[in-house]
Amino acid sequence: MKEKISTARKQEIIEGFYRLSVIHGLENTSIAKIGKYLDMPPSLIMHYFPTKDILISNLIDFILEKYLLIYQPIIKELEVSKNADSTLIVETLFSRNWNLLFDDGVFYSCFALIFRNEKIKKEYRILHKKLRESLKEILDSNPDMEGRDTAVLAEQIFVVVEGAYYYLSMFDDEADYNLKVGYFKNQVYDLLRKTAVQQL
Amino acid sequence: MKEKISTARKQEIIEGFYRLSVIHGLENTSIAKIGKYLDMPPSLIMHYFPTKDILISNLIDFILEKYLLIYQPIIKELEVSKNADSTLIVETLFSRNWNLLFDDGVFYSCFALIFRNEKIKKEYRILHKKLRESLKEILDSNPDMEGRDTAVLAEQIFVVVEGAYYYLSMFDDEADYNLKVGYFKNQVYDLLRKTAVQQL
DNA sequence: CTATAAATTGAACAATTGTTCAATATTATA
DNA sequence: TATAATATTGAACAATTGTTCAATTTATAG
Repeated sequence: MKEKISTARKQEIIEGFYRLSVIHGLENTSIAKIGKYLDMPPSLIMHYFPTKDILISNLIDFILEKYLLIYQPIIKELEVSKNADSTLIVETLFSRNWNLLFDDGVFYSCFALIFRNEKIKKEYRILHKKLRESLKEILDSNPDMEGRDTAVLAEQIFVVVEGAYYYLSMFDDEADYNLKVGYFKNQVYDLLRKTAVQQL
Repeated sequence: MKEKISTARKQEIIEGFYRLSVIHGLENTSIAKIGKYLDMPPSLIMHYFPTKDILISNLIDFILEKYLLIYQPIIKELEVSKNADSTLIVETLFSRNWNLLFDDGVFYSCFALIFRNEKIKKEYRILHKKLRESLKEILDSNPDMEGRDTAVLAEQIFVVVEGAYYYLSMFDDEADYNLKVGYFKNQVYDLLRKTAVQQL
């Protein structure tokens, strides 16, 4: 029971931290502000997260967990039919649902920390490995992929997805956005279509 | 003459800001710290950059300028021979020289600001447009590219490059890095090789 | 040389930063 | 119910934040 209070409070604090970071930016969100927002003294936050670094580290865990939810539409489909087709894969990977799962500003602010924090870098590395492994499994479930090196294919697809997310975040205009996202979807379709011969 | 002192001082301050940001991170670099590092009072910094936002904005200009230097090896080659071949293009785009030009940690910290600052977003957008336009011109100089939509090709190549830079920054191990960068280079070679027929 | 404009200084500011600590309130266990 | 453990509070901390301002030094133009 006590365990639950502790866990719930930690969750509450992390979520508050996240929400304020969305509004004001990660670097402008202080412990005092989180306390005010959640109506609790800063000392209570420090009780559960002894230093701000630890708090940030937990925020990153929180964000990275959300990140993996991207596959849900595909997983759901795989439960019904036995394999996921190219269209579903491409549309899912490029769907803007991803942006709904977490805020890009907070995500990239956290990402920037990998360059000065080995632990955070490792966490990001593990997440990205998971993302690729999951895509490989999904690809392997498709008979069209027989004879293909799906591990490399997953790497190549994801690099387009991640480059696209980075680049497209600069465009607000919907027409611009849609035009460009079309190029990148086609690019991934081409990768999926590539024959085993061409691979050599 | 006075104009020169002012310009030099501004440059000095921006560079100091940049260097300290590389070491301690953008969010941990204060005006006082820059002052101490450059041996000048904070008030002098405020004299040239009335607010910190302006200072950050100038830092971003400074970084984005460096970014464009990526093309120098290709431009040099174009001065001698009449066109740049695929290998030079791919090797230049993926060369680690880019990392020597500016620090990725500072770059992504600045990038994260686009999500809450329209002006910064626009600057990034303009830079990325320039990068693609320059690549298009380089591609157009190559007779092999006749009949190809080099504008779209440039978009597709760059999305791989940018995704790769993002992803590869998580890997310190040289073997890992080289293996993966090989996948992405091949991916770009494939894009360059793609025939006009396949494009449809 | 003088007048003017720009460059530079140092002290001060209120606000906010992350963090500590002892005291109190609440809950679970024996 | 008493005891121990945990949850919560509020006040205080030194250090640092971005910024202001009046005074002084330095350089330039007339």
